Amino acid sequence: MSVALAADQRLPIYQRLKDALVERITVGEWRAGDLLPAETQLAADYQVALGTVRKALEGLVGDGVLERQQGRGTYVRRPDFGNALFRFFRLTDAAGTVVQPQARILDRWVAPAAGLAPRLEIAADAAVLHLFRERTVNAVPILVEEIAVAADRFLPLIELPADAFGDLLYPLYDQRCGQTVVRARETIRFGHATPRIATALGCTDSTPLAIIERTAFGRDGGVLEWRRSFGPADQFNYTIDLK
Amino acid sequence: MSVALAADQRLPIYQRLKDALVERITVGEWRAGDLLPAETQLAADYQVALGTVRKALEGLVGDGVLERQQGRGTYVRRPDFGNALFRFFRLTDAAGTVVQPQARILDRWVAPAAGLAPRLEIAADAAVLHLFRERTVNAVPILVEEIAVAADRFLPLIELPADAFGDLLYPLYDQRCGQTVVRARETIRFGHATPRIATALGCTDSTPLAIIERTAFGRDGGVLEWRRSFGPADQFNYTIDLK
DNA sequence: ATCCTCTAATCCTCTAGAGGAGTGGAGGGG
DNA sequence: CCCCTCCACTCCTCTAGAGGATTAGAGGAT
Repeated sequence: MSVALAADQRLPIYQRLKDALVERITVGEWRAGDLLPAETQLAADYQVALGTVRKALEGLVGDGVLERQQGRGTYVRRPDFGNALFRFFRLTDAAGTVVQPQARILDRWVAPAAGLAPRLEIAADAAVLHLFRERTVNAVPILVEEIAVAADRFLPLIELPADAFGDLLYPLYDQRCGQTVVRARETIRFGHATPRIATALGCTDSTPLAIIERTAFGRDGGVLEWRRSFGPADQFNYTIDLK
Repeated sequence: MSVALAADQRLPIYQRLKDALVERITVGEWRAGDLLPAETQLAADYQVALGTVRKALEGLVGDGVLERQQGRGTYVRRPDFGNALFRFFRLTDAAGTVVQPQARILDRWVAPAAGLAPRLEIAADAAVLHLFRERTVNAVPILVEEIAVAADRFLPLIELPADAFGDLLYPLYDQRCGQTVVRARETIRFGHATPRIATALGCTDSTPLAIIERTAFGRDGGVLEWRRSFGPADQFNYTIDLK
């Protein structure tokens, strides 16, 4: 196979090659976990030197898009958002082992975006799928979440049985809807419960809460999901490394 | 000048070169902001190919140790912890512009490490310099901090006049004591004020607080400083990008 | 069935060098 | 004095290729 590097001729070749490879991943030609052609093959395909291919591939490794392993090959990285959110709460049992929380969909509906339009970067009259979800450990609710996604991108989720959602949403987005979350931005603050949140959490309106707002972005940089999570502040515990 | 790459012969040359360069920075031969020799010069000094030097230098750029600029040279990066902590609080005035908070030393004393020994990675009977510090905006206290450092590494600070500390400690550490903070780990949680904290913040004991514990590390990976900051929870507001 | 050796494929390390592009200062013209 | 051109120096891009390390699988020996 032979491929031409289009794009802006003023950009360096390795940059255009990076863009070309990301594009092929974005359109789904290669999916998470897939093996890319060998670097020698890519060099031949794109008619560039091996060193240039390596520079592009190493750049994509640095960007978190690819993984390379000597003797095996170059793979599309599987984004691991597993339980990133739960770094924020103490989820160890009495023995000190980490506990995987369970998820349950409490409510689900579709409505116009309205006030959520700017957060999801869609039109105000576009349909939005809302999920109201609780997360429990040993049947004790520790977090409730309001989740909003553009309905047209997540059509399969509207009809999916509530008990088929599983504990993690991002693998579901990936498998059922072809939408891969690669980046997210979170804002943390402290506040108080609304009656609805208090009921779901089994606490009072005056209980202090940690509130986490998350915007999740897809491979193309667009917003995939917006969610707001509420949990008891006294269980909040978050560690981060700076620089 | 000609230099030999000692270290474990089994490691790749570029890795040993990285180690050698970091070592020369650690011992103070090059300080923050200093210009390194040109890559051609380094290649001649260490008797390796230019590409190998570049791989080492690019690695150190990735590690945040160096900065390179085409046409200028390679420089030791100036760590910019400026007001990293203040990402955690809303510090914009009514007009929306960012406000630089002022710092004031409220108290200072030296005592044996005791319970702080493990946090500072020093002996229990080693001397620790304690600082009790407030940070204000428009004379309103928004944060108080308990700071602890190993006294023997920060001798100049024991006698320094309290009004000579300035608003930022890390540049002071660097300039007065030759200790450079390059990395930090923070843990955020929710709690309530002790009487002493409440007095300093001008609030009551029951006021909800955001508590930030920070351990700051030096170039050699050792602990330089441990601090705990307290601020009103209702002003807490923190944004982070994930992966 | 298990273990071993061999082999092909892959990425990693390292070398060598040509040409390009950005920076900053020296020197000259106005 | 100011502006411009030129130039030395720097890092950046790209090429070309040799040899090594690691992996996974095929095939044979036990």
